[in-house]
Amino acid sequence: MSFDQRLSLLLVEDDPALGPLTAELLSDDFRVELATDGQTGLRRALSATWDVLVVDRGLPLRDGASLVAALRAKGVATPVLMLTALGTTEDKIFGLDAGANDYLTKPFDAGELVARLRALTRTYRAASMVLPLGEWELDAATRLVTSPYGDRIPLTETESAMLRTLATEPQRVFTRAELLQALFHAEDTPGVIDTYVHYLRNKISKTAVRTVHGVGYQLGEP
Amino acid sequence: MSFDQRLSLLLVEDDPALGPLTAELLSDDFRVELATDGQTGLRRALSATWDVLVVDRGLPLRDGASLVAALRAKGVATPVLMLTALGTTEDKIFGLDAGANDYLTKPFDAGELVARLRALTRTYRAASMVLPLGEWELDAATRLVTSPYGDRIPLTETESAMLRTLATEPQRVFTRAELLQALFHAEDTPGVIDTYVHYLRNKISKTAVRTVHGVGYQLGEP
DNA sequence: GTGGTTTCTCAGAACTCTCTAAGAACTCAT
DNA sequence: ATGAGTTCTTAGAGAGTTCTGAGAAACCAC
Repeated sequence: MSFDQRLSLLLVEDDPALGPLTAELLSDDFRVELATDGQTGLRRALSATWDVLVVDRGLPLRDGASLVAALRAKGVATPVLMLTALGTTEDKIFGLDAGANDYLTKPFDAGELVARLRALTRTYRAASMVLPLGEWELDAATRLVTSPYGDRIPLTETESAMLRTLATEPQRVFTRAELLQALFHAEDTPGVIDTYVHYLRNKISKTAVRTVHGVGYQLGEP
Repeated sequence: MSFDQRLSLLLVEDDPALGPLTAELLSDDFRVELATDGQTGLRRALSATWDVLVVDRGLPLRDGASLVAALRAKGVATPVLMLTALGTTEDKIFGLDAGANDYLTKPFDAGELVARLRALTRTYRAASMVLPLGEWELDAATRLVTSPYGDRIPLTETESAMLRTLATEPQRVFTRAELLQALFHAEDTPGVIDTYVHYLRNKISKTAVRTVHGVGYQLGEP
């Protein structure tokens, strides 16, 4: 169980030639999973947390635009690049308005696809990457948590990653399975999560992470 | 005096014909300001907070890509759509890697431009199930009741479920049998309901649940 | 290699939640 | 005012969940 720096990408493409080819093409920069129909694609999109989705417009069982619309209706904000053979402006507008963030028509240039995906997944932070945690803050680069009084607490990489994950959506309650997926890309041994929550509470404060009994964990107030 | 709902957009475009035309085109959906060279564009981009920028690639005084790179270097994360006459894939990749979020080549379709800008500025609100309870509210996911003063009271799953059930029809009086059915799919031991009503009143307030003698319970005023 | 750190597993302890049960307090029609 | 019915309150046992610490394994820098 170890870190994979690549971002996770769900590719939904039914073409038996283009699908694996595109997956291969993207595998340098992304951890790619391939789904070959809209139904499966939607299920996989919902069953894990992805950094970005690439969705073909014309898909069996469920249309790409409908897939994206369904995701958006559920409040999933993951960036989506829609891929399609249909090239008219109306198609593009329809796809974008369904909830896609970008739209690329086939045949596309491999370099452009990767560049657009980079643009979609890129996040900007002033100077060093510092996330506010209520009164506290976490510098992701140095992995130092700073208290309002100026105390600085060093975190390990996993501890920092967990705190960052929780901080991405402070309101949300993350299940053990979700955290396990986000931190380790694993599905078994959810007990690790408890242990790291324990570490964080020891290092920062008892209330840094809130337990929602029977559900999971949520960012608390340090 | 009324609030201008439109999003703010800074258009940086030097073409004396295309600039005002595009500004006009976008003015239905955006509050547009036009800058006609890269230097001025960068200054205006930094001197205010914009919802989105549209930047031409070829600009006098400072190139569009350099403008965006400068913004990004300062940690400005505003979405940028780059507009250009140069259409090669290398140009697109260069523009995107400079920090643009989207790239459109001239001549572009007005509808597509607007659709892409909508996609860039769109934000998804996670469908957080928050029910209003008079002055108070209950977040179903975190099971936290928030008072008008900001106090947050954690509920257990059953307490939260009961409050949610009562809140579905605030006017209605629920019999014990109905609540029992809704919460436990049970028919016996209606005494549990009383107990949980008691818990809710303890945690929130005496008046959170109203008793209708001989009938059942109703949502009260916390 | 060696020593130090970090990561992961595990199992018992501690805790929370749920639901029952039973007496006390209340309500209301007579 | 009385009593039958209804509601409130409290305590506690059982099931399940979470916490915690200790040790083994992996990793890393020297």
